[in-house]
Amino acid sequence: MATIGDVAREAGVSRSTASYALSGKRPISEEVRRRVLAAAEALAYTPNAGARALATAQTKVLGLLAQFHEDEFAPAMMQYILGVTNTARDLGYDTLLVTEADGVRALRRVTDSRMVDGVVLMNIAEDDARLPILRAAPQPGALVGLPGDCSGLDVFDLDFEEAGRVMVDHLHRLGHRELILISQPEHVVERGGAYVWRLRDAALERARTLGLTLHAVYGESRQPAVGRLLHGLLDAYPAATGLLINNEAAAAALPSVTYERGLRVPGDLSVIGRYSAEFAATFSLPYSFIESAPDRLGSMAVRQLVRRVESTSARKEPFVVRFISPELADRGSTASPRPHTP
Amino acid sequence: MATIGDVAREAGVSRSTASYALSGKRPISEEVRRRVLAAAEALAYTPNAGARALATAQTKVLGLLAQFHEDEFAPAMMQYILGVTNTARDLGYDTLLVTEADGVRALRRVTDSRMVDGVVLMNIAEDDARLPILRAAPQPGALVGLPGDCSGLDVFDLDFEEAGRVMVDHLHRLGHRELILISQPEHVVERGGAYVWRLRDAALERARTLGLTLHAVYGESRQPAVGRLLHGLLDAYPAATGLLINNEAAAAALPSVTYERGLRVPGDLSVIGRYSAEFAATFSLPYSFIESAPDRLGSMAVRQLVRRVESTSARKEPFVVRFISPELADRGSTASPRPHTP
DNA sequence: CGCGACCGTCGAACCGGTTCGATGAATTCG
DNA sequence: CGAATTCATCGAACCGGTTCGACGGTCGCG
Repeated sequence: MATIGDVAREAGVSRSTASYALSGKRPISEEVRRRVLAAAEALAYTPNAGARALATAQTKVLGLLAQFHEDEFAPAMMQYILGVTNTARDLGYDTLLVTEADGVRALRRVTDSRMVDGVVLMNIAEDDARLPILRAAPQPGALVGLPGDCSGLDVFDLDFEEAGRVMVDHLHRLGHRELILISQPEHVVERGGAYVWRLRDAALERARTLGLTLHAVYGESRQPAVGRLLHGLLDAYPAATGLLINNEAAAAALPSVTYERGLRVPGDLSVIGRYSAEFAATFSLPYSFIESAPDRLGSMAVRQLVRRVESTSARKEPFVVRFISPELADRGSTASPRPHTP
Repeated sequence: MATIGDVAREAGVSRSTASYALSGKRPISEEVRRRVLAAAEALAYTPNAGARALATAQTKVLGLLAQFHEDEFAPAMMQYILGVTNTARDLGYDTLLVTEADGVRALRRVTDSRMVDGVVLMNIAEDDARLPILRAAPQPGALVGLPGDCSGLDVFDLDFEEAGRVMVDHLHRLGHRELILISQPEHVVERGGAYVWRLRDAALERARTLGLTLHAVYGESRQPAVGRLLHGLLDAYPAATGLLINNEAAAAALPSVTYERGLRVPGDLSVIGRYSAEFAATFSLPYSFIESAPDRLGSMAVRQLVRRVESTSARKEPFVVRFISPELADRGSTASPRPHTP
């Protein structure tokens, strides 16, 4: 492969002149610039990434640390990842995807060795062991997901508390008095997945304020367990007229459950979900839902991260915690409840 | 951050001695080795990846090039990616995930700049424009998916032709005489997704040999179009007793379609799918299916790639085209057809 | 006792870029 | 017409590792 020395020789100039001609960081005569560019073209010159990283202390690579747990819904992660990689590329960065189970070790490795200019962390736990490492690292970091302590980092997440309130308010306004909320499995909470109880607690709180009954349960992440659970809930709370779903697997399983029970949506049961538009489209879920916007979140995190990476002044700005406000996409799956339950 | 110079000074030796003590590439006295290791520990020394890449011409990073098209089933890709990243890490490599739409440019960039030691290509088209670039690149490459011309590259794929034959044979053995095969959408084929017609043609061929009727149609990738299509097919071919599905979205939509039509599986209709076990579990698909083993394919590709990267002798071995042979996971969704169609 | 072999360590060069200060030629001004 | 200024280019140093050849000290052997 051609080096900048080869280009310089071909153009009949020194290495430094070739470098300046290519970067434009110093004035170079039109004549020489043309010769250098022609030589670079002819030799198919591409700068060596390692050498450039060494000289400039910049790799033009971002780290994306994701963790995949047994009982989570892995396909949903794909959209976050695409949001990150596509936005990064638009801004001139490549993405190192690290899925190592030991997130702390992985983060240490990529930051200490200076493989990346910045890091996006996903699957944030309430008390995430990676955060102290990231705060101490020389590279800036951004989180997709809200931890207990946001200090020293930029944080992006859906406003899950508001999402819980929006769901409850919406059904309250329609006249519902008894609701069921099905969340992610309890394992997710135990691992520190705070978004689960953020939505749940806010929904419970709002239900209490409004004088509604809300049965909040943890779900399952797989069929057929989640289908059985749904049947069980509808048996256990026959007076409930509204169902709130913060659990992709449950949302995907619901259509066959209502079908089997002969329930009409929204006639017999009003339903609101929380998932991405992409997920809704792929499985043609017929429910009104709160859009979780994974691609937007990934994209926002990268934009802010790159700002900090590229500007010393931006690096001194105060850290942000930015919530996407939940938007209810109305698919007509909610209505006023029947006067009497049969 | 500490450099190897800092470590050397702390240990009271030269930089080269420190390097040899850490790498073990030359004999070093026990005493000095201890001092160097202690110094490295104390200073939390981690080699600078860029500097090492420059010196050794090795980055310990693999490129993973994937392309995401509108009408493909994106979530399925996640499992291939995890197969690659996890195996790569086990072998000491990180993974650069590139999802750029312009695959040719992306591949040129990562290989020319020497960001990666090797490349895994996914979503291989019959006549893939990236292949000539990869063949000419200094790094070895591996494909997940079968192109028209495999020369100069290691190729890994499910044996889709055998899969088509296995499906047909299985139902033929049970006594079926008229089958429907629903494939991926036609766009996938037009883009060069050869696996679609590889399965389809082999199935048609085998059906002809056995004297069966096989209605082969291209499907849709989304609801509700795919649900309508399924209804339409069952209306159009009322005598068909077996359904073969090479289309994730169709498989996911089928349960509600059979439910709505009051069809029993396998009593009224025998069904065989082709998807991953993970997909089957997530959506609790009750059908016998041919396991497409995305994680195994990704893993195999990486292992072979790393072999070539790390050994000059391996680099001279002939290239391999390795097929995973289709395994039918029996979920009891096939049976002998009813004597008469009603 | 002296010579060669061997072992452990060091200095210097190299990988391929970027960047700083210096240099020489052309231009401007008094 | 000579001094001051400007402009384009060059040489050298540097980033942080690895690696080769050389060197000095110990040891074994004749």
